[in-house]
Amino acid sequence: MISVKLPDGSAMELAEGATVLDLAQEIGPGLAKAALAGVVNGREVDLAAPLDDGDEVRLLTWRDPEGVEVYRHSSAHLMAQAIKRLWPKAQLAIGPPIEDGFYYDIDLDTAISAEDLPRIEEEMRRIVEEDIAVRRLDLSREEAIALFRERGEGYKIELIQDMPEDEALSAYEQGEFVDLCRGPHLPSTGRVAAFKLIAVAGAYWRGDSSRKMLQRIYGTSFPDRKELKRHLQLLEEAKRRDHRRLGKELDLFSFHEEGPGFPFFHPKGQVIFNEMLEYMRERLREWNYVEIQTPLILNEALWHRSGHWDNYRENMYFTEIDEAPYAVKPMNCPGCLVWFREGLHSYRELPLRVAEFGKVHRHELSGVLHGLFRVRMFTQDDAHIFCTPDQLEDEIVGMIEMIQRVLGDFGFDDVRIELSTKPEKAIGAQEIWDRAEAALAAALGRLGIDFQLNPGDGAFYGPKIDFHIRDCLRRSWQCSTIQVDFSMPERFDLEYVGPDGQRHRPVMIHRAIYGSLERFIGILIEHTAGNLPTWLAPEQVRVLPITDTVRGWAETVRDHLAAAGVRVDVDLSDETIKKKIRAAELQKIPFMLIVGGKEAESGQVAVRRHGAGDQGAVPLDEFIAQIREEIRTRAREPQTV
RNA sequence: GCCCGCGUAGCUCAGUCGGUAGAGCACCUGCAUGGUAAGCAGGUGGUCAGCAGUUCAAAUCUGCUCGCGGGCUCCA
Repeated sequence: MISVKLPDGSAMELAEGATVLDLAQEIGPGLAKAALAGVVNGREVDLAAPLDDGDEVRLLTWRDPEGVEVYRHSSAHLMAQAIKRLWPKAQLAIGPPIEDGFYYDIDLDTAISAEDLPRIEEEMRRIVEEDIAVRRLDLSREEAIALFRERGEGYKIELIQDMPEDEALSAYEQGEFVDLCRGPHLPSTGRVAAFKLIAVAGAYWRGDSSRKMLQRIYGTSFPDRKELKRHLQLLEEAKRRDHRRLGKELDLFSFHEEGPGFPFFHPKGQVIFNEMLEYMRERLREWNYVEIQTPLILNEALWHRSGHWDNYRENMYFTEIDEAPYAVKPMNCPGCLVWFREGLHSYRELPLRVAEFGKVHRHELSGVLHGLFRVRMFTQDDAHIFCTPDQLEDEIVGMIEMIQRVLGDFGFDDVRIELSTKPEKAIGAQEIWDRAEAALAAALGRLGIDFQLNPGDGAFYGPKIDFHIRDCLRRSWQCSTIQVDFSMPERFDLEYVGPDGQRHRPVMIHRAIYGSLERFIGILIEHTAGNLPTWLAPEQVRVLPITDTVRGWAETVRDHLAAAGVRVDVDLSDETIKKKIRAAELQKIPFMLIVGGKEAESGQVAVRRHGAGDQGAVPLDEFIAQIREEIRTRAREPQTV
């Protein structure tokens, strides 16, 4: 008999030579069925792995992130096996699990198209039905190379040759299929219950654009059909909420051949943009910022000095004025610095918080453009803070509070925060880095904020804090960022006069909250499915007269609302009330005011709330008071009037 | 930029084997004055993304260009 330790601290007696699966069975048949793999003494292993006396064992199921990975990884193998059956000449590259699924990169001279996916799925189902046992092969380096050479898998040989000499190698075999793999894997192909192939795409071998382009097939898998179906519905929902589609349907913005990647904001989209600016300017006043505006085009010499020429040239647009070279700004900071250097600054001015809604142009590769999410011109709600090293921590605290306030006001409550520290290649003295990193961490600590540490992930010029918001579809977006910068103050020789009368170098912080207004609008549209809160809605109220005879009252209602600062329109078309309502609902207008004879006589409006239906009639004044309050407080959720 | 796919009316899409373009919605006009998600009828609207080629004939076949979509890389 042997004894193994379980995560809850208890021990379990097992027969000599028992496996992880035996242990699961011993605990209960339900667990044995749910178990996907195990962790023994901190190492992930197959269910078939034998246990030794004293081992610490944990079982992995779908509830463990590692379990999900094993499941998806085995799904990738399943797909690869099917592809090899259909196209024996296909060479396998890599096939890892990813968030929400898996992919496999293959090299094949015939192109696989989306129409081929059902065929591959069919073959996968066949392999699942065959329920082929999956076997682990522990190999020496030579054995592994010989095996994959024999099988003509050149990419696998390259992978092996790039691994450290002493690396233990293993492969997994299921029937005629063998793949180089660290594992662990599900015990048999029959364990993959529900899967779906999603897309085909191109991907470079090892992500290197100078290497060969491979064919990547994306899929996903789940332990049962219901969960798969739910996931596919989520994908459908995402498509329905796509901001590019809603932007067109709601007439917010557009893109044109005349300027790929350069968004055109329509009158309705511009309303959202302006509301966001106004909202942010209120916050700037609250947090004691000043606002400036610097030119879009500046002399190239500035960009040499800032380092953008050396580090960012590929993404910049250049032009010429009076035979001198100029560049279109890809960032706002150098312009801000030109201003800062104009005069002499006293320590009494610090911290100096300078905001700029700056339009920046960046040359992005044509293939990466994507609606408002990835454009070539966008507006940053940028700010640069000049302070002393001593003020750093307080400044960071203030910024974090400001960012949380803003994100919360827009309905993003699920915010993940990451702190990235000094990378290998960095400028500035170690002590100043230590001090800045400590200030960032201390600020987060003071606010009691949980954060993820990304060692070595900072910018070369300083450490940073990034904010990732999660939308209602559980997708994560990086918007807000706080970056400490040691580079710019040096390059531009920034100074302030201290209490000692000597000149000192200030610390500079870059920060953005929306990040890009354009992108934030895109995220907001998808997060709300186009149902913007009233304060942001381009058209807040539409008055719908039932007949021509009440046209006069409808126009009076319109005029009163407009006078109260509400964005309102009246539908005077020759249509039935049903159709006017339908049109207004499709435009996702928060309030419809239906007026007929009854309302005209009593000075009332019949309120219909978008998505919520008839709310009953109220006197016009009462409605105006309520909607003004909803707008003034920037209420996130629809308030029933 | 690279790989794969796509581009027909303002929008969503049909168009067979190559024979010269169609629907619904929207818009305009008329009728209907309608009480909470599409009233009826008629009408306008197209260089079939662009250029070139093959052909008696090209939306359809071929090539190139532009744009879009899905990815790769990078980031706001």
